[in-house]
Formats: sequence, structure tokens, C-alpha cells
Amino acid sequence: MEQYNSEEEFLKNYDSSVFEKLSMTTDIIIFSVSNGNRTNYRKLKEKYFSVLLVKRNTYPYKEKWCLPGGFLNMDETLDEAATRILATETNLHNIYMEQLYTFSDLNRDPRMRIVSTSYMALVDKNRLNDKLYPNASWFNMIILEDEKGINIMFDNGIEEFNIVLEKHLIEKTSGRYDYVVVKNDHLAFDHALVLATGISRLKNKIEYTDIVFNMMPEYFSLGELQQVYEVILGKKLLDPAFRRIIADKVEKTDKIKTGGGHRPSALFRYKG
Amino acid sequence: MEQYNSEEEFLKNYDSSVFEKLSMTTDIIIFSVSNGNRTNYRKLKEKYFSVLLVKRNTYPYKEKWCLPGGFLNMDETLDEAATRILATETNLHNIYMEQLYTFSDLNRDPRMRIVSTSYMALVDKNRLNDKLYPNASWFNMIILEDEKGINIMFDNGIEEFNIVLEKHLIEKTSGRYDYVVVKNDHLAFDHALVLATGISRLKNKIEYTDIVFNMMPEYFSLGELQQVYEVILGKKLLDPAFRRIIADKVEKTDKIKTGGGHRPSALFRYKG
DNA sequence: TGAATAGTGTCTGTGAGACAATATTAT
DNA sequence: ATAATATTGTCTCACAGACACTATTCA
Repeated sequence: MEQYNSEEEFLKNYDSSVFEKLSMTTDIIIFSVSNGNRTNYRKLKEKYFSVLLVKRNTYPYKEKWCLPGGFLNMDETLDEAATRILATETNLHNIYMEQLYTFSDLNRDPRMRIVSTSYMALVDKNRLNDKLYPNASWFNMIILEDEKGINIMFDNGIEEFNIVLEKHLIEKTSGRYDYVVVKNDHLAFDHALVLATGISRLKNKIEYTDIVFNMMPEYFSLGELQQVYEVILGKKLLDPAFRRIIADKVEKTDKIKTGGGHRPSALFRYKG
Repeated sequence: MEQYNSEEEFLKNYDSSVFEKLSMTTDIIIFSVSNGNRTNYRKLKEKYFSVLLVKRNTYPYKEKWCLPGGFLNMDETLDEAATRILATETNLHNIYMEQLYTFSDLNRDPRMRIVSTSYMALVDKNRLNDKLYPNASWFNMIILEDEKGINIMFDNGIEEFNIVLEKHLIEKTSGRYDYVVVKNDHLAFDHALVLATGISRLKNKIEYTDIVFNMMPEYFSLGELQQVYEVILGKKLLDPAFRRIIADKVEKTDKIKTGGGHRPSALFRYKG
């Protein structure tokens, strides 16, 4: 039984090897919004929901794309690890980030048992266009989703591919889904799963929080803001309803954006 | 640089000791609702929001209360570990459970570096009254919360104590709070923090999901259901509004509950 | 009979969906 | 002038908050 008389004595004699150990990693989904090309002098630039992927140059999954990530050091928390990795990839600090989910499938990494805690980060892509880590690339995503599954098409201007996941309702009271990867030839590890989880989280959260403003520049028009909501949610919104909802979250500035072949728009700022 | 020609070759030669390793644990917040005493022959039994705690009989934190938990084995996922631990404590299977958050502070365990992934489980306490693990005990909680902080009072009929946490807004766009434990003399490890996180999650989720039915018996009156919502949310609800909201989630059965000094109530069942 | 809960009716204000209308610009 | 976006007005419908009212039981 217990042979120690104090916590100090116990700790001094504690053998930390009694339980098997494992390595942990952190994977970060960095979301942003990209501008497409102007197809017509009157039209707004199309916007795309995009994610930062890194091409692996070592085994395992050499030449596949993966989420930025890295091993957890013994002298840092998961938040600190995620912040460190994010800074490595983007050279940016003070980025919005939240913990997403911890994945622990036994064979999610072919090397050994690795548990990974994923994070979701939101950035304004314009802040870092030329500061990217060499192997990193922004992929625009087009996401088709229904009750049965999700199809995500990726395009970085050079490479195109898609992944397909099925959704299975695992629990009726919470409406939670289990994702099963049906097609994935280009993403390493279980990152298709991680990404689907992140997309789901973001879609939910932009409905009841203001986190979308982390992907916006300081000044933006309401039309641009609406475009961002629309590409993330994957559906069109009605102008007056949208404006009513965000009216108390933004403040009008005296700046104006002209140059489109149409009425100029007032620029707004997040009120906080 | 990279000296291998195939993934197989790489894996065969992989040295899994290159990164430092650590132990992981799983802690489970098991929530339920308890019936208080009938104070008056007419009145309904009061309901209490309650949580299952275990008294530690070994160091560290000997004699303190903690959440049921245990180390992650190398041949199981976190979900499986949580299910195993839950079955050990309650002898119950098929319990509602969801992953909550992964805590990784450097000194959260005085023995060594341990990262813990917490889970939240919801049970109908009546299903397991006499099947509890020896050191486990249900504590009723009374939760006082405002924008500044949370005060949770615990009572298992024998022992009473309270913990106090401050809330600090860490990020304005998401409205997320950082909890700082201000008073805690009875809960081991960082479990005060874990519990506050779980309470917050549950309070949020019962507003937009049906998970509360996991804490209900098969047949219940709408008054009882309303009481459960009220003790979890910590506020009174208006009868007609409540009934409108849950009307399409439940179905009336032909069962009736009599015996109170008042009009009998119809018993309902979750429709799913 | 009265205290207590069960259950319903209904008024009102808020807010989202829908559609229409006006404003302004570059070509 | 025209196509395109910017911006506002307004009608309607659904629904939550609030309060009032009826129903039923048991000491």
C-alpha cells in the first residue's frame, strides 16, 4: 500500500517511468480568405475560403500536403507550441487561435504512437503575403456539404485535388457527426479529418461570435465582409438581413472605396 | 538530408526516441441531477446539478477530491480510455460523453509532465445509485456566476466546500474567458479549472442541443425537465415559453404521475 | 377549501426573411 | 445609358417574453 508520510517524500521517490509514454504534436489549421481575379471591370473580386498547407519533404508521407505542425517540447504548453509553430510558418504574432480537438487514433502516425492536439488559427492573408515558410502554400477551398458528406476541392493555382468524407450521426441528442475519409490522395496523416473538424467548428462559430473579423483587414466594406461570411458558410445571404445583424459590431469610418464600376462603398472597422 | 528511398525503409529505421515523451491522462466530468428532499407534501422535490468526485487515497493530493481519471494506455484511444474509466467508476456503459479540452500546463501534476484530455459525461443518476466505485461520491453544486467570476459550492451531505474562479476575457471576438483559480482547498490538480470548463460547455450546449435528455429517466414530466434546465442554467424559465421550445422534442405517453398534493402530470419521453 | 403544480391562451415586441426601391459610380 | 454594387425601406411571419387564466390533486 502507501508507504509515504508526506507528499514531499512521495514526490522525491516517484518513478516517472511507471506509465508508458508517448510523443505529442500540435497541428494548426490556418484559415484565411483569398481574393480571386476580377472577371469584369464592374464586378467585385471573388473571395475564396483558404487554408495554409505545407508540402512534406521527409518521410512519412513525403511529397504529401499537411497542416503545419510540430512536436510538443517538454518545456512548453500546447498553446505555446501552437504559437511557436504558427510564428515559424507565417512570421506573424498575435494571431487568433483556439484549441480544436485532440486526435489519438492508434495508427494516425506510422512512425509510432503520437497524440495530436489541433488548433485553429484565423489570419488576414494580406498581412503576410511574402512572409511564408518556403514549403507552405495557400489553397483555396470549395466545400460542398450535405447531410451525407463533405467534398472539399483544393486549388493553389498549381495543384488541384479533392478529398471526400462521409458523415455519420453518432449521437442523436447532440447531433454530432463522425467523419470517415472516403477519398484522400494528397493529405498526410489524419489531416483530412482534422481539417473537416476545423471547418465545422469555424462554420458554427462565425454564426454566434465575431471571430470572422480576425480574417479581415482593419478597414473593409460591408460587401466584402458579407462575401467572407458567404464563402465560409457556403451560401448567399440577404443584404438587409446581413446588415442588420452586423450593424452593432462595426463602425463606419470616413474612408471610401472607389474604383469599381459602381457606387463606392463606405469602409467600416470592427467595433469590438 | 533524407537518406531513405521509400516510406517502408524510412519506417524500418525510425528511431522513436528522438523526441521526448510524456504521459497522458484522461479526466472525466460526470454530470447528473440529484433529487433533494421534499420539504412540503405539496412541493416538488428540489433538483440539484451534481458531479461525481473521487477521494484520492494516494499521493499526490492525498485526501483531496478529484475527477475520475486515469492514464492513457498505449493500446487505446482517448475515447476508449475515457469509456474504460467511466465504466470503472460507475459500472455503466452507453453513457453520453464528449471530449472537452486538453490541459497541458507544465506543473499541473507535481509528479511529472502530464497532459490530460478531459471528457464530459452525462448520466441519469438513478441508473446507478448503488453501483458506485467505493471512493466516489456525488456532490451537489450550487453555482453563482457573473461576468467577474464563478463560485461553486459543493455538498455531498457529509462534506461541504467551495471553490472560486475569476474570469478574464482573453479575446474579444470570441468572448472566450480565461479562468484563474482564486480559492480551492479541496480539489486536486487543475480539476477546478477542468470543472469550470465543463460547466461552461454544458450550459452552452443545453441551449442548442438535446443532450440534457441523457440526464433524464425514460419517462419524466415537463415540470421535472424544466427543473433540470433551470438548475443547470441557474435561472428560472417561464412555463409557456419552455413548453413551446421542447414541444417538438418530446412525446406524451399515457403514463401519469400522481401523488403530489396537486394536479397530476403527464409523463413524456424523448422523441429523438 | 387552499396550496401547489399542470397546462393553455393570448397579447406584444423583436427580429429574420423577402422583396422593392433608390443611390452612385466607371465605362 | 447601363451594369454592377451600395444602401435603405417596409411588409410579413415566426417566435420569445410576459402575464393571465383554467384544471386537478390531496391534506
